[in-house]
Amino acid sequence: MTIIRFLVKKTLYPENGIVEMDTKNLRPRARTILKWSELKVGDVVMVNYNVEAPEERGFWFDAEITSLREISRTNKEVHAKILLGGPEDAINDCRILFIEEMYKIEKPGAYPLTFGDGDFKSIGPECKHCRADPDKECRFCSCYLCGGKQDAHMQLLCDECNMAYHIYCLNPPLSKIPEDEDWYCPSCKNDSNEVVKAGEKLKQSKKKAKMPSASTESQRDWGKGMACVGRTKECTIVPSNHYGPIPGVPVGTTWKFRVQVSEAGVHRPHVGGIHGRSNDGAYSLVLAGGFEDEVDRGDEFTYTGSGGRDLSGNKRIGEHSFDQTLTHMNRALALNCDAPLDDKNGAESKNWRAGKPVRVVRSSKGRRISKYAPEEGNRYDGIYKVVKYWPEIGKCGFLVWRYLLRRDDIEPAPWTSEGMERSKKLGLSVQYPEGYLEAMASKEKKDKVKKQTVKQEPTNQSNGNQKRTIDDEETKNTSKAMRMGDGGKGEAFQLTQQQQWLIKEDCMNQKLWDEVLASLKEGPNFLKKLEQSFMCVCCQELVYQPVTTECLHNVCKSCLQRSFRAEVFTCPACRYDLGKSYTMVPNKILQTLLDQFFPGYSKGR
DNA sequence: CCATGCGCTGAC
DNA sequence: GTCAGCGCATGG
Repeated sequence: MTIIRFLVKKTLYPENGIVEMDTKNLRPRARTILKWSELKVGDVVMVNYNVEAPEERGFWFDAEITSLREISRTNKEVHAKILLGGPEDAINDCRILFIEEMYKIEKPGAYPLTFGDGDFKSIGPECKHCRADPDKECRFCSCYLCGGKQDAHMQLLCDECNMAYHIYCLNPPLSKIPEDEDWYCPSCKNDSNEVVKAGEKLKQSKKKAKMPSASTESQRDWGKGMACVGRTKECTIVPSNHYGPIPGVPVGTTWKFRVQVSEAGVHRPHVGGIHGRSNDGAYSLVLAGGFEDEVDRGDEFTYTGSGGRDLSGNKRIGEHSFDQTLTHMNRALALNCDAPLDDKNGAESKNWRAGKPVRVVRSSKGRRISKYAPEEGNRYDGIYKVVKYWPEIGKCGFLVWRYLLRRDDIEPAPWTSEGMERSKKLGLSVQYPEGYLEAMASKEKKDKVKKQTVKQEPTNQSNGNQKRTIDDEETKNTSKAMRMGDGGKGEAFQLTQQQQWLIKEDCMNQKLWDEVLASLKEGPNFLKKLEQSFMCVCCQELVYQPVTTECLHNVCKSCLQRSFRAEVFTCPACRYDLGKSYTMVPNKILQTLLDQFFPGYSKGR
């Protein structure tokens, strides 16, 4: 934990409540001692309040940073909680907009609290630069890289942040002090080409500058339509390499556009047919009838790998012009098959169910070759396994890799009577992007009006017909939009017997569970509520290896350990004293439940 | 960084 | 109806 202290200029200080300092002039000088990038939420800092004259030294408080927001490259807005006498008194929230200086200090509480009566003499001997103990490392007068104070004549001072750097600690090292007037350290140095001078237009990002739109004069706005939009949401409840169903997404869920399927986490690539990793396996695929010689029998289908197409001219799909290889996504899908990989002849599984699960999405485009494809959009059809794969010469005349997939899912397929009933019960209908239907409806109206005025009037009859069509479509669209509105709720969330039992067993969290279970009937919202209720106050993420404290709060074990290492032995949520020798026992039941509801969330933690 | 891609749209 | 050709996400 970084411990620093602030010297804060003051404009107004009420005895209680919010301390707010309006200070627009936050300057890099604030970085002289400690760099902004080093500030973290949870740091305990020392705040100095200088009441009137800046040269007078004000009151010092311990404060814990509760939030940070970057205002500019060099400025951060800091929210902190002032700790007065102790945890119980940690009542004031202060917003620090201006920080004149900040210093690294030894320990929280090392300086006496002088609330109300500044006794500053007791602060003790100080380094003339950082005012900390002169024998200790000082960021201002010691090398920012090695921390050493020696060789002052070999130190360079950055003209931006004023940090000291040994010329030999730099990468690459300098052999002598440069003769230039200004010197900027590696983190402050800017490429002069990147600087936008007064009167100049903002430069395009490197990536955008390389894009075709930068050089062609096409008037078309590619970003507006659904052809090239980016994601607006991202699925975070499971990692991108997650196998199996996405929690909260039942079989039969249908989206109009591929980008929405990506947002839901069901099939992440916008365009690609297979999502996978070549040395792991495939997680999902889309059946869109890209190959005429594919067979779809619903519970079983053949699929063709990717590649072998000529994509010149910036295309996404193209003519077949060479053989496919068992690499990239094709290799990934082959790895799902429960058989050793064979990139020459293919392979067949002995026990097909033992293969890795693949989420399958059928697109309405597949209708030209399959009667199982949905009428509109892209529908999640459940889990399939790779039974076998083999190379063959396709109708296109080139070698393709072909796969046989077979359904292995307890959720009924959407085309079965059981599945249709379930979709009906869940109120599943095609999902459109937010505002899409409205935009389409108004556009259509405009087009039709235009057409009518251009065509002037045909016969009375056809005029009447056309008008009815507009009305029909409008009512259809609004009703769809309304369904979409409450479509988020859907059917109640179902708990398994085991989950119900485990929840009962987690008696420490009984109150929390009662609250969470109340939103069961809100379907997918249940998971949101669950995530909120079991969020760790320290890392603001779903608790991992949760310790349920005596005061009935849940904190990640690692977060609590971090707090204890900083000698803060209180509950991070309510400051209840847990005691120095508190034993942290992770709540295994809760962990099991969270793993079930959010599979894979603990990966990489 | 570069290569890949079973979408999508407005223009023709 | 057909078709060129775009941004973006993803993996390597």
